[in-house]
Formats: sequence, C-alpha cells, structure tokens
Amino acid sequence: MDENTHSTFDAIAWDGPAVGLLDLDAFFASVEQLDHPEWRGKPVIVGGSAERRGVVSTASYEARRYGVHSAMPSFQARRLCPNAIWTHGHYARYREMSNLVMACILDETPLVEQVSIDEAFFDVTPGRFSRESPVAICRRIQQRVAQLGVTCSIGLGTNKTVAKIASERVKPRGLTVVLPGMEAGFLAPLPVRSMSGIGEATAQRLEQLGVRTLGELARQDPDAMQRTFGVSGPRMVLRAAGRERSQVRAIDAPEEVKSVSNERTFAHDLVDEAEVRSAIDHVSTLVGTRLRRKGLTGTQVTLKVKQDIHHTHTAQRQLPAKTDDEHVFGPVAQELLSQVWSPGDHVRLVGVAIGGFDHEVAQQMSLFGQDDQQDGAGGSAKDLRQLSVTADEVRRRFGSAALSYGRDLRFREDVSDTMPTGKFDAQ
DNA sequence: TCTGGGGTCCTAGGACCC
DNA sequence: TCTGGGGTCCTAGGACCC
Repeated sequence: MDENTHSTFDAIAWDGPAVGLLDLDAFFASVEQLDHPEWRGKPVIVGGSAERRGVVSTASYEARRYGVHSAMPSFQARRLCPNAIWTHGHYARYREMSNLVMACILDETPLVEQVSIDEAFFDVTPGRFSRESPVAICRRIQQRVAQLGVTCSIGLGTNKTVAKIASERVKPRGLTVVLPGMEAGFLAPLPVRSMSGIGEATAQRLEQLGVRTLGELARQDPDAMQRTFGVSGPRMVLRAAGRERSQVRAIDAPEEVKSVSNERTFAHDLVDEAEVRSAIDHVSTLVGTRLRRKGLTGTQVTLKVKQDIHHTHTAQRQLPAKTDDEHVFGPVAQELLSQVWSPGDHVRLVGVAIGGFDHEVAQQMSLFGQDDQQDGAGGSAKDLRQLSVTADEVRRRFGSAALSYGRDLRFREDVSDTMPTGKFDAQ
C-alpha cells in the first residue's frame, strides 16, 4: 500500500480498537550505517563470523539484495556477498537507540508494549487517549522515528495479529492499514506461516490437513483443532479469522523474568571432559554475574549440551535453596553432566540456565537464608558469594578478560573472539 | 567450512499425595 | 487379591519468537 493512499483514511471514523505494531527496518544494520556514514549505501552485515559458526543477525537492505537474510549461516552469507562490511554489533548502542524510539511512541500514546529491541505494539484506539485518527498518529510516529536517523514500518489494525502481519506487508518505511471489518479478507489469502506462532513444524502439520492459507485455517472446526494441536488449536483459528481480541500491555507493567541463561557454541566441538567442565564453569559465571546484576535468585538449574545440530539434551535439578552464586549452582551443573554426556560424545554447545524465581516473596526472603550455610569444602556459602561479588566488580572495572577462575583460562584461549572488523562489544 | 543466543510456552510421563 | 481419580510437582523435550 502506498503511503500516499492513506490520506483518505485519515477522515474515516475508526470503529473499535486500534492497535499498531512498529518494526524498525533492518535495525542493527541501520544503526551501524547511521554511526558509520561511510557504510551508507553499502551491504552491511551484523552477525557472528563464519569461522566461528556464526549466523547473520541483521543484513542491511543493500546486503539483502544479494540474498542475505537474518538467521542465515555466516559462511553462506559471505559466499553470497563477499564484499559486505561485517560487524559483530554494538548491543548497548542498539538498546540506547531503541529507548529513543520507544519514547517517540510514548509521546503519542501512553499504552505501549515493547516486544523486543526493535518492535512494539501500541494502542491508539480513538476516544481512549485521544480522538485523533489512528492513521495520522502512526504517520507522525514514523516521522519522529525518522528524525532519529533510523526508519520503521508500521502495521495498523484492530488487533495484534492483524497489526503484526500488516507491518510485514510493506518494508521499509511502510504504513499498512487494515480497516475495521476488513480483517478476514486481508488475512485469508496469506500462507499460514505468516502468522506468528505458526512455525515450520506447525505449518507442515497443517499442510497435511490440507490447510495452507489463513482463510482455510479460519474455517477449521475449533474442537477438531483442539484435539490435534492442544490449547493453541482453537486460538489459531480465532486469530486466523481476524477475530482475536488483544490487549496491549503497559510498557512499565512489571514483567516477571522466568529464567536467566547463557550458552556458548564452540568453533570446534569439544571432546575432552576437562574442556567441557571448564566451559560449564565459564558459562555458570556468566549466568551468576547476570543474576546478581538483576537481583534474582532461583532454585532450578538446567544444563544443556548440544552434540550436533539435531541432538540436544537437557538435565534439570531443584536446589534446596535459592541462589545467585555460581559457586552453589555451578557444581550442580557439573553433576548433571553425566546425565547428558558420555565420554567420547562431541559437544557443540554448553548452556546453563537458572529459573524458579519467586517474585512474590523476593523481598522478605532476602532478610533470611544464604547466611551460615556450610558448603562441602569448608568455606561458608557466604564467603563464596562474596568472592563472586568481588569478581563481578573486577570484571566490571577491568573487563571480563581481567579475571577468570583457574580452569577458565584454557577455555578462554580456545574460544576468544576474533572478528574481521576488530570491533566487539562485550554484552 | 556446514545454522547463534536469550528467552517463553506447551506437552507428556512419572512420582507423590489424598 | 488382582490397582481409582484428581491435583500438583518435577523433568525432558520440542516449537517458536526476535
């Protein structure tokens, strides 16, 4: 839909809810081009390096012309576009720019739900916060965002599903409007895969039922779908019909984190047990540092080991008490290794996650516990946690390479990042 | 040389309790 | 004498999202 055609919409009375979805165009690559004027007009790829089994995070539109896209293995992207400018990205900078974009939307409506660093829903239902035309508001948001030096596409409809799909119809700088009452007709011809929540696996199962488009999906019997797909079945039907009723959550509504995890894929598979165990220590330290920074303590430890692209195993254990200290949960992760790995197995990836946060009682519990627990080795748990906190401080002041525990060292040498541009932001 | 990392949600089976 | 049923927790795996 051409932007110029929308002026006619401005006068139309919008009946019912109005939900917008703003999606930043090739966001990471665009910020890089903004910050490096000499990169503008050229193919820019943000992602991991080919040598390290990386994938493309974002490709600029110039790079997309060569067939490069998000999630593509980097070695493949390099082959398609050998002259591309590569960078591993600068996440803190993207976060900063993202916050400015969210502020642009919040200037127009108080009800904004950020769904990722480059996407947000917002509610512009007429009469709710303003009587202005939703289309006019969307257009103004786009102008404000453009002043920041990046561009966005917006989809506008009566619910989130429609808004999201609409936003993808025209990019970059698109504004796609689905008027109230037009939802079913807009969705009907589209492939089921274009609806979020339907991935490769579900699309294949639907195809076996003879369902290829959202229109066909909308005509399915909800009860039959429930038997085949569980609780998500009837929901899919409702959404495909354009009849979903969605709520935009306030941006400052407390969102309860369920888990904190880190994982590492190795440039070359690990086989040696000492190396695998060293990797578990390393990843545990990353998780512990983030838990302490976020002020979270959890009771559930998960160890993840990926053998190859199709074989991943996880093992989980409940801890007797909540912790944010890798000296407590790291050894447990080590104990879980025997459940997911046998000597000789290749290890492509190691991950550690902590979950089981109890948000309700977090405040009171911090008054008790943690003190005076003895660990097996003789030092108190309190002493060990202090060691972790001190280590956090050293890493914060001198960089993460400044300190590592013993066995970490060899691991670090093995996986340390090198990248074509020589730029790398520690996260 | 051969697909990342950080998340969420759902399902299904087994253990356990009443 | 021959094994119910519902609820809840734990665990493993899979699908999906950006």
